Amino acid sequence: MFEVLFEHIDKKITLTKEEENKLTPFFIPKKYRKRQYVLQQGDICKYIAFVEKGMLRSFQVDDKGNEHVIQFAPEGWWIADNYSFLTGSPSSYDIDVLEDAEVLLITQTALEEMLQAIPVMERYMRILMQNSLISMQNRIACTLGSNAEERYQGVLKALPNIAQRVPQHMLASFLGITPETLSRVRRQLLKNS
Amino acid sequence: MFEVLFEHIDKKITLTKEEENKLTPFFIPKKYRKRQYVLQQGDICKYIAFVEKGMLRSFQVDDKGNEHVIQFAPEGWWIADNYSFLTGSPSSYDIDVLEDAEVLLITQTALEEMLQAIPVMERYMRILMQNSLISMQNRIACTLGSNAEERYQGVLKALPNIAQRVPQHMLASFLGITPETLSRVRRQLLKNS
DNA sequence: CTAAAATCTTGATCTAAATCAATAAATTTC
DNA sequence: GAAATTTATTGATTTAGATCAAGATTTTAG
Repeated sequence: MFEVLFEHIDKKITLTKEEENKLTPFFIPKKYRKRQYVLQQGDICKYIAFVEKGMLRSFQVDDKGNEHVIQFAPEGWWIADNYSFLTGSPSSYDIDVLEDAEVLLITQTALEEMLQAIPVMERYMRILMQNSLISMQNRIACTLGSNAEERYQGVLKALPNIAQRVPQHMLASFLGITPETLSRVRRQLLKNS
Repeated sequence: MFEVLFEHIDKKITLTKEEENKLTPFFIPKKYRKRQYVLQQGDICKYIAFVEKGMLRSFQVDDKGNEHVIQFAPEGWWIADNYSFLTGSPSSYDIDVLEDAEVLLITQTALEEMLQAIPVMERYMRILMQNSLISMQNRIACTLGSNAEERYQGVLKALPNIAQRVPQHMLASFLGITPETLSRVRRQLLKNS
């Protein structure tokens, strides 16, 4: 159950076998079924989730009822409403399951204890945040400087098989365009190749 | 010179007087004049900068020569091209000075040494990254779900005096709209109040 | 296996914001 | 303090992408 997490950690820092063993009890392994909610708007985000298998997604529902996909989290990704998790305020996002998933949950308290018990994990968390930051910054730069087609090509590079794994209208939402526009962009790209 | 930085750190963690003293030598204090470049596209970002005074900004120039403002960094903010800084690859951003500034620079190596010497700073850096991440995520959510006017109102809340401190066309660029559109949005808002 | 629900495509029309253009105001520079 | 440069405003026109609408295809559930 912890294979993907250990692999992920191992890319950034080195844990001794002992530290690895100390690590696991802080997490709650959990299985989720497709379409299940993991977090609902208004709830407090009690966990950060690491996806071992399957796919989750966070999104925001606006006043007109439109969904805006914030993040896709396939295996090897972390997902949460960081703001709610950190401040304990009600979440403005929803998180749900796109493909049956196995995740590792960790609470605020367990995280703090874990960082106390295994200080090198502070470093892992820092690097993690740093990397997320970079990809967010990149996404913002794309939104500012690129049109629908360029943004679509961009996401295909970042998440190569995402178009096969999520419904097109969710990908459209993630890109900040309508499903119709994405459909037209794809037709156009197919024609030119 | 370190007042603002210490204040900023103190909001997140506690440093002993001894740790504070150990901290300062890792930084290079530097003054910059308005319009000066701090980083140019293609250069490697050797420093993360903490702004003690004044204002910096990062932006990207696209193929058509249009500037896209990624971040404004007034006093109390960190700024860098994190990707270039971390990977050592050439930067795709520029950073320049909007108001005469005093900044504290820290190199990759000095940062690593600092984190070794004062381990609690790992925590500070992690929290820092986490907070940036939250505001970036929030910005993305705004870009996806809000129109020009709502986004303008949003940035006024986040950076209350930004409209007084930076030229309107830069604020427009930050919002992902043209200066003309921002001018019209502002006229509209004035009329309705 | 079939009905219902969800997803995708395509066309017609509309609209928020971009672009183009010209002038005005403010700021910087020498 | 006058000229040059930068910044902001306003109007006319265009356009990328949204919205509306209807049918086709695929997936899901009983």
